[in-house]
Amino acid sequence: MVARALLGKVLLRRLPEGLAAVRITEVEAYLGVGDAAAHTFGGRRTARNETMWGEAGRLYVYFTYGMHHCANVTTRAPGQPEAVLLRGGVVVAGAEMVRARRRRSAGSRLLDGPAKLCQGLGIDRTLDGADVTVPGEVWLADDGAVVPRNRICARVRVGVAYAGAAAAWPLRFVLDLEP
DNA sequence: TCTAGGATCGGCT
DNA sequence: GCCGATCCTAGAT
Repeated sequence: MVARALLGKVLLRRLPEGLAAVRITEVEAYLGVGDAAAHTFGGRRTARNETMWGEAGRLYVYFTYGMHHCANVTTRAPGQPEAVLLRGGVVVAGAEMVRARRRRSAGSRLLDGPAKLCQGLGIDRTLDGADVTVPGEVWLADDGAVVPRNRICARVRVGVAYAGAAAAWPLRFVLDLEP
């Protein structure tokens, strides 16, 4: 599954102040038209989620709760609107920049939620549709870090209680970095 | 055009 | 641990 493969990868972001890098430690999979928790459930296709329906390896950024952005990476061919929500990570480079953008809270809670990730890296709707497979404004890289399978935990997704049975699917993957 | 609700966060008890 | 903020989006009228 692509969601597991994304754990341990490094998300790079080119900011006016410099380059920031985050190792991804928490993701959630959204399985397209058959997933009641996904924006594309039942084949919904709108201006907002158009990116979901396109090429794999693109950034899908959406706005929610009136104040938060969340970032996904699409994983399938056009016509298969599946994506992985980036829920959290740890800063591996450019920590000063990220902390400056997340002034209110810091420490281990710097990037422990999808909206915080976007805020810390300056990701918003202008980056929707960006190609993350090649270096640019924002992209994904593999620095060769080994991710032991026994450090990956599958959990129930968060914040999708409205989705009925789909809410109980174990599609949230957490990389346990603690000893 | 109108209205309801949300893939959340942070402050307060 | 619980609750309120806040505004965009989508579906209904």
